[in-house]
Amino acid sequence: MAGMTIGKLAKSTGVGAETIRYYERSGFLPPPDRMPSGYRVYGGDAQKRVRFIKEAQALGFTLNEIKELFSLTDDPDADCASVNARARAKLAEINEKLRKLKLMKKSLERLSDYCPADEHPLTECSIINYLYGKSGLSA
Amino acid sequence: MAGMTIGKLAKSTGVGAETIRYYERSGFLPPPDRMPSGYRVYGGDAQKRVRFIKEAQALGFTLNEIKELFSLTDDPDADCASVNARARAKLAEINEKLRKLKLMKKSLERLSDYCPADEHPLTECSIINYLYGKSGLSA
DNA sequence: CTTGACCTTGTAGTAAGCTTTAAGGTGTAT
DNA sequence: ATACACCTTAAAGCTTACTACAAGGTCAAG
Repeated sequence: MAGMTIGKLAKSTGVGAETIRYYERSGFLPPPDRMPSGYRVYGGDAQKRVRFIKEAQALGFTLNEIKELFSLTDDPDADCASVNARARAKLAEINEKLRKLKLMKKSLERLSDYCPADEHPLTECSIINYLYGKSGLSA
Repeated sequence: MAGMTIGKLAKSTGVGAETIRYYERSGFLPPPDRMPSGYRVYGGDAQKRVRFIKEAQALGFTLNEIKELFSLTDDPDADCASVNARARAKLAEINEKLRKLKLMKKSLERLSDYCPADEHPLTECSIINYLYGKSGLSA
C-alpha cells in the first residue's frame, strides 16, 4: 500500500494523474512526500482521501463542500450532528433540483403530447407558439 | 412598444442590459437598429425573442439549443416533427438527471437517517465512515 | 545504452451563461 | 448648465472540475 507514484494512485482510485495534481494544487489533498527525483509518493491515506472525494461527489457534494467535510474531520470539537446538518442541507438542495426538473418534465410532456409531430408548419406548432408567449409568431 | 432602449428591453423581459448585449454578441439576438448616438433601439420582436429564450431556458434548453430552435423557425422546410424531436430529446435528458438525483437523494436520506446526529465523535459517524469506504452501510 | 513509459512544472483552455470593469459619450430634468 | 441616469466598447473575470499542452527529467526493461 505504501510508496505509490501518482500514476498508481490515479489508477487505483479511477481518476487521472492530472486530477490528483489538481486536487493537491487546490488544497483537496495534502502535499505528499517526494522521492529524491521529485516524484510524488503516496500511501494508503491518500487513496482513502481520494475515495472519500469520489463518494461525496457521487452524493452531490461539490469539492468545496468536501473540503469543509475534511475540515470537520480535523476538528476535535466536530460531531456527528455537524456532518448530518450538511447532509440534510444537501438533501434540501437535491429536493429543490428535483422539484424544478419535475416542473420542466411536466411542461415538456404536455407540450410534446399536444404537438401533432407531423408536417405541420411551425406557425402552427404548439411548442414554438408556447415559447413565443402563446400570443402568436413574429419571426 | 417601438423604440425601446436596451434598458427598457432589459427591464421588460426581466434580464440585465448586459445580458441583452451578450445575447447579441453571441448570435442569440439579431443586431438592432441604432439611434444617431449609437444607442440600440428595439421593437416588439426583440422582446418576443428574449421571452422565447427565457421560456426555453425554463424548459431546460441551453442557449445553443435555443439557437437551433430559432434556426428551425427560419427554415421553411422545418415542421412540427423536428421541434417535437428536440422536445423529446430534452425530456430524455431531464429524465436521466431525475434518475441520478433520485439515487443521490435515496443514499443521502439513508445515511442521514442512520446517523444519530448528536455529539458522537466523527470517528463513529456513519456518514463519514461511509465516505471513507469503511462502513457496512451501502448507498 | 537506448527506448519508452512515466514523472516534473507552469500555463492555458474547456463548457455555459453571464457579470464586471474601465473609460468615456448621451439624454433629460431642473 | 449641470447633474445624473443611461448608453457605448472591448476585454477580462466568475464558477466548477477538470483537461491539455510544452518542455524537460527519471526509471525500468532488454
